[in-house]
Amino acid sequence: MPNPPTIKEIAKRLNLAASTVSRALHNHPRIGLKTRMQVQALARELQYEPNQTAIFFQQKKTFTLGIVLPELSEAFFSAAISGIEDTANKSNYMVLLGQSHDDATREQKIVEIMKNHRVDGLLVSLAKNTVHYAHFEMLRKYNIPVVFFDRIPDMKDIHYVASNMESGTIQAVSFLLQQGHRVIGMINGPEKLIASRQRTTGYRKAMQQQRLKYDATLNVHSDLTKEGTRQAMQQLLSNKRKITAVVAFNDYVSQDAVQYAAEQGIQINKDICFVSYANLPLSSYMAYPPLASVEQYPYLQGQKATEILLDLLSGKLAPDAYQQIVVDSRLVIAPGK
Amino acid sequence: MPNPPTIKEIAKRLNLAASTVSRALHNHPRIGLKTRMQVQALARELQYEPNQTAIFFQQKKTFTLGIVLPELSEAFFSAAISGIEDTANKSNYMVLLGQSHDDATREQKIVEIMKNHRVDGLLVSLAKNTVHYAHFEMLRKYNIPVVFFDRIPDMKDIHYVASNMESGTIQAVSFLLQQGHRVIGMINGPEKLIASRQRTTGYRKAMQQQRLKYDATLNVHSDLTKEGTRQAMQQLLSNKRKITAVVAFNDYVSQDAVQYAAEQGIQINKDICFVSYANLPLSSYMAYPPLASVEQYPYLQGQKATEILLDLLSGKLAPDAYQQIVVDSRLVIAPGK
DNA sequence: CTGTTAGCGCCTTCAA
DNA sequence: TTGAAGGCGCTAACAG
Repeated sequence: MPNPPTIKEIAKRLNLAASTVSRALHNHPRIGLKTRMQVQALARELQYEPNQTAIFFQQKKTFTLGIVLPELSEAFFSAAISGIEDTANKSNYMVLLGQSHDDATREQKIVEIMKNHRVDGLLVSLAKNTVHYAHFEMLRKYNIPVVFFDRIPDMKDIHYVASNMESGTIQAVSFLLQQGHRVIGMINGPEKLIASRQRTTGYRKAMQQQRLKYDATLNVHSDLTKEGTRQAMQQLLSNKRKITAVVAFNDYVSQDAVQYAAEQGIQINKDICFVSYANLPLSSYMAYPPLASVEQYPYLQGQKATEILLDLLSGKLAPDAYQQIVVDSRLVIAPGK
Repeated sequence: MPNPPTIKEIAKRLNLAASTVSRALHNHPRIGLKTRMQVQALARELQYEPNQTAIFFQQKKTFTLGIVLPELSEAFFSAAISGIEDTANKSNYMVLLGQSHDDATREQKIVEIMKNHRVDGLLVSLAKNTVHYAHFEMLRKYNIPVVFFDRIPDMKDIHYVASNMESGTIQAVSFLLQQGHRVIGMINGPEKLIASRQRTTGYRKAMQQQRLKYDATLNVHSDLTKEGTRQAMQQLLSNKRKITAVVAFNDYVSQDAVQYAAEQGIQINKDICFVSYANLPLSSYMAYPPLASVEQYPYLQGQKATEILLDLLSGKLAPDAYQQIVVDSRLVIAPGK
């Protein structure tokens, strides 16, 4: 019930100045050994704990990182946040969470609030429909550094960590080619997404490497809804050429496509093989786990993004030394395939 | 680059006292209309934003709730946190995150740090191996209220929200009995868990209701590892009586048991039906989705726990008016079953 | 080595 | 209706 002990309280009891106590507590070099001891002993006795809010205020620093991301229920993000949290904690930072639920307006509000809470820095993965970046630009004025990860804006002069879908896609398509597949369908995402374009490029390059012709009609787009994916799969199935393999935008898309194909009487992994991008956990429990899967290393991405942010905060990195890290995605072949 | 504008700054420019500006900004009643306007206009112009850290310090309140939970990658918790965040945000609270990764020591540290960050209150779901609650007891001294959810401690005088597994279990077993099953196995969790005991009780009661005898040898325990579950399933299969249905502790356990059974040549959902507790997303993509599943309403639990905490903080609820909310779990039958 | 002073930005008395 | 003063807890600059 009595108010928590303060530095002043300790000072009074010991007939010292508050500043002396402060110094003693911080093991300041030029403080007498015995005063230091006295102070620390009394502090322990009173269970003194510095009032962080006072320190935050005074130091203009809150040791808090804001995290803005679309959805924690997506496995990718819940893995990423562990990378973030673990890294932040190591440097004594805490983590303030805000989910945009893929809503640009909400994202904007969260950023605003976090700015007001005076977070030291921000880690952001964009909402699906974010097209204006003013709320991020504004943070420069407040000297709040931002590092984007995974879903990054189409802007110059930013820090980011993202995975390059190209490398994984090349590997995936090459893997299929090597298995003898020649007509490979791709269910891609919305055309404007960078990640979709990377997949397309990867697909082309893999074909080129084998001096095969790239057939644009085999690269179809889904809006990532179940229905959109089913239509995309339908489109592939009605192609003049008979596909024997599909590279799907992600595991959800893959599963929807698989379901549709199965309904059409197609033998999964026999008539048509599926390869996908890993974002579902427990694929070992799935009815038709993909043959192989492109891993995006979410934990690592979270970790790297946080390291950059911390370096920015500690001054180890200049604000305009823009870090743009690309984590190569990599094909992981399902065990036994 | 110029420091963010302060109340003082505005005051100086307008030849007013800081206190007047403060009042004008807050629409204090007895402030002249035109001064109010002037102040607000200039504030807008300078893009004045109150310095929250100063306010936190001065008001001894941070509008921040700490959340301590085991693992966001568990679907239950990522759903729960959305309930928490949404509810908190509605009352202008932010959310500070800490994952214990099911490590009691880490949990303790997180609580300590959150206390120092002066969170206004705490929402906690315990680590698996937490047995001492001293770090929570201590919070009373600091007047930081705690509401536990889902994984709650075995203590008197706490606030909590948890689901009662009993009701759902009764429904699950009754459902199976109704379908004609007479020898029903249960793969339960560690015996000391409250949730395990509730399942046992539910099982018993459902049998009693039909004047059937409860057979303890059909209620086996898994330590929740894959291996433990396989052993448990093995134990059930070697029971003298031939089981035709299994109630599994959760979806993970269910899937492991299913895998093991399938390996033994058992026809899933034909020789043996499985019923489980919902914590896996996308069960529609699973090879053998459970026939029915006990829903635990994680979003709702998060929401209710947060409402209690907010009421505690607003004084609407007395600290010692211990809220102990039980959210009844409910059997959800898979579509078409 | 230690004390004094001052100030971070805001709000809340108490006075005028 | 407004101003002046004081203080939240801590640190840092400047004195001794």
